[in-house]
Amino acid sequence: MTGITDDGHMDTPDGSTNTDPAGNAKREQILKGAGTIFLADGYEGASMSRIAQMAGVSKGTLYNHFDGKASLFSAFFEEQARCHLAPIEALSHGSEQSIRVTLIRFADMTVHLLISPMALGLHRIIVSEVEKFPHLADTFWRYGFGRTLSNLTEYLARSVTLGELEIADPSLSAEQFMLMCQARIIQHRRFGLPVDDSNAAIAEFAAFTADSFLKIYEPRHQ
Amino acid sequence: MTGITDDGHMDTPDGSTNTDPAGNAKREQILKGAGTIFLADGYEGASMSRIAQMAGVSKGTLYNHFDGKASLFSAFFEEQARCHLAPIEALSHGSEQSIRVTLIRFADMTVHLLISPMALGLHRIIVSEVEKFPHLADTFWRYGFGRTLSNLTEYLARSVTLGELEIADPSLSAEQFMLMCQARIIQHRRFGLPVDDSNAAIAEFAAFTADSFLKIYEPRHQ
Amino acid sequence: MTGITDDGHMDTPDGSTNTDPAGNAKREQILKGAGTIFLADGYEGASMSRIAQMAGVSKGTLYNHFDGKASLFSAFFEEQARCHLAPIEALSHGSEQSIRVTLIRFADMTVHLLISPMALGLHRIIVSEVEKFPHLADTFWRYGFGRTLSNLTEYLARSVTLGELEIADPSLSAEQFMLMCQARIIQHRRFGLPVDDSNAAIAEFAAFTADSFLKIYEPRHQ
Amino acid sequence: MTGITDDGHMDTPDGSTNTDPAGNAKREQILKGAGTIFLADGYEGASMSRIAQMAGVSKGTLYNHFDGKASLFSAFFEEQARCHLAPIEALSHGSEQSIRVTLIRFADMTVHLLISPMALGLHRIIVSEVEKFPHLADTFWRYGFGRTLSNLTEYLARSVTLGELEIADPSLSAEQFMLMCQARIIQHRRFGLPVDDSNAAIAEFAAFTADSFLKIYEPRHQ
DNA sequence: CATGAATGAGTTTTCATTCAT
DNA sequence: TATGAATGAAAACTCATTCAT
Repeated sequence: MTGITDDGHMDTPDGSTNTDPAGNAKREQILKGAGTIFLADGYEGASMSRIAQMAGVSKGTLYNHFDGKASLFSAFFEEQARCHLAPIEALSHGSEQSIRVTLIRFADMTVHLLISPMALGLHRIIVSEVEKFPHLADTFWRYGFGRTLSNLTEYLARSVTLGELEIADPSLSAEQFMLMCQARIIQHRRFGLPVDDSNAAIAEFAAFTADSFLKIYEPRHQ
Repeated sequence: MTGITDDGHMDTPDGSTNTDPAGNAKREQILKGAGTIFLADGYEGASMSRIAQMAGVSKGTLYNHFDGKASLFSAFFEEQARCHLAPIEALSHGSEQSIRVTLIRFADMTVHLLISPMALGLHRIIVSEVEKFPHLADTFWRYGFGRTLSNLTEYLARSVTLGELEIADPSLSAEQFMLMCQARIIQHRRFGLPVDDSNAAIAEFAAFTADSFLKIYEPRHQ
Repeated sequence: MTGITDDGHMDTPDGSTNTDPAGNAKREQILKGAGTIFLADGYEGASMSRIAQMAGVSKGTLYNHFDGKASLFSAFFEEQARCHLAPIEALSHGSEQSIRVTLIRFADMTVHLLISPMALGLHRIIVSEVEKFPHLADTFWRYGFGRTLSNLTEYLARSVTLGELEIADPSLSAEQFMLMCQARIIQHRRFGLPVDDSNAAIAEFAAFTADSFLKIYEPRHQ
Repeated sequence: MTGITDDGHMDTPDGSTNTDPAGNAKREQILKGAGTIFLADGYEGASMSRIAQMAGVSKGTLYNHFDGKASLFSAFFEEQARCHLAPIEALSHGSEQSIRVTLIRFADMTVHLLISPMALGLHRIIVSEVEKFPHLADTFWRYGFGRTLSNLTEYLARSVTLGELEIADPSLSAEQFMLMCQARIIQHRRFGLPVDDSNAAIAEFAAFTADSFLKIYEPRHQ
């Protein structure tokens, strides 16, 4: 509906020796410049001229590598989502760490990740362009939020199995926890409002959030 | 550098029947058309020509009533925020309703409000344009989120005074509750992802959220 | 050819008691505002809105008193030419003053007149708009330069009759003298170049010019 | 605030046959069209659309070659001043030609130059736009009037040295002579007034002007 | 006669896209 | 494949003029 024609890349999935390096180098160079502009100005506000200038290539080259502005935008978003929305994984288990420590670490990492300029920019772009580019949400979910959610859901489910938590719908609770992490600091940053985002403040907030969550789901020892 | 010059609207401080109705009628007509376009296309994507066309006036008339695109955008946002982000108030107290029922009602109203097309559109606009129009966040906070937050904070504080809840920082917990309300349904709708937003689903989610919150802050009777 | 339709004014040439005073007052008020704008911005650069604003009347009133921008411009120029390009007259004769003193006075007055902001502005307007409004030159010549030239020509002719000067073509020599007066100071001011236009500098230049002229045309006593 | 950014033109420092010719050809083509319009309508009266049409290029192309209307105007003026206001030089000396013949030739050339449509147009433009584009006067002075004035001043100074003229301030007298050349014919043409500008009339006027000048400054043999 | 809202053709300028080199 | 000049549609905004009140 929006005329997006994502140009396949996927050239040489194996390491065969062809011209890929050069071609991909230009491609990466363009995507890097496009990212700078798109994140700063949004989709509509970005101009192909400035992208070309920022990437250090001619305008024609843009159209040799991508089908147009929409296609370039999609490719940029795909790349950024893949690289910069790496899910928060490695939720260890067992005797190594208590659930509380794990959740605090998770909350802390989430806040740190989501207040990074890149994440704030991507969030802004998804929210503002999702109607024009519906697949943005899919990409975002696939690479970022969805995967993190899966990991957390799985962790909570295991905890339930181990009898450490009492959760009826781990997926819903996981989502709930991730939203709780976005109170105050992330929320304010997304709206451009001032807030204390020092490491100490984040750590304190992470502990508060994890403790709140545990109060909901920890078995109450009579 | 936003160059916003909000032109006052002078709604006949005295009750005299002067030319205001006509003037305000055109103004409202323009704002209505502008709203349609801005919500659909965002600030950058909207064009003054299409706004004029949608409002049924000439381009010149737009500029007779507003100083320019930015000014029209600000006026539109201010108006919509005032009308459509009315805070959720009237959190009753005392013997009338239990805290649980009150919080469920609050959550239910919040979800219903925030999945309305207007609220989704305004949210999209704030997030995407807050860097270019910093006062959007102020307006949004003043008319909408901030006031609701105040009301909820006050309600929680009173509940603490009455001994019904144990909350160290009512403002933080209020924010936490409002974020918890945004899990699942609102979150998915904002990202254009499919989700069950039937009244029944919302009611169930509201109860789940209120109960979660109470588990955190209800005094535990030994 | 330019669609100038000069609206007659000339209302009540005698002093009959009608509504003229009020009507003429508005007319003068408009012309005053128009003058400010036209002199500052030129014909094309001036806007009817700013003229109305400057004159303190509505735009509609402009069109009640004048047929349009071109007509208003013509009326403004006519008025200014009549009032501000008053010719340099009163070139006395006989035993009262020597020719040298008379010419010096003439040169001094010419320089002072032509470096006034009004005269510089009118000169600029004539030169730039004479192709679009051919009658500007006529008006200018009729009220200003032409009359002054006539006076000077007549003065020179009388001097020739009295045997004080030897001039074959007094009209040509009058024009020559007037041009000589425009060297240096006026010339520089018209081009926006810096120049000393103090009274002393003007007086010195006037004497230099008059003396030069006399060297051309004074009878050489063998 | 003129915002003029003159783009250099790089005429192939080496003699290689590259794409410059084409680039410069377009540039010249645009400047030619712009000149036609600017000279006819002035700066404010000219529209970029008509310039593009006259030059036979698209509006976009105008902006590929020049930064905007002001920049195009400046480039046009610079070029025309350089090409069409070439100073009157080669004032020979010595036994070759008498001063009288030299001055007559100078006056004749001056009149012929200054009544050319191009010179009249440039003069009109300088006078009307010098407030908006102060550098016009500098350019005009540098390429045209100023250089001619220097040449004439130098010539007069040498004549003084040779004892052929008696001039206290050669620069001032040179300016005086140039103004004397502008009486009658040039003056009338600038104001759109009818005048005999045949070669014969110009020749006669040149002789008259030179003779007048010499009467001022020639040593009077007792 | 004065007003000022409404108009629509006009302005300068930008931009995604194409294409010959 | 890389370039960048050329394009024309569309952007934001202005302006002289009209007309109902």
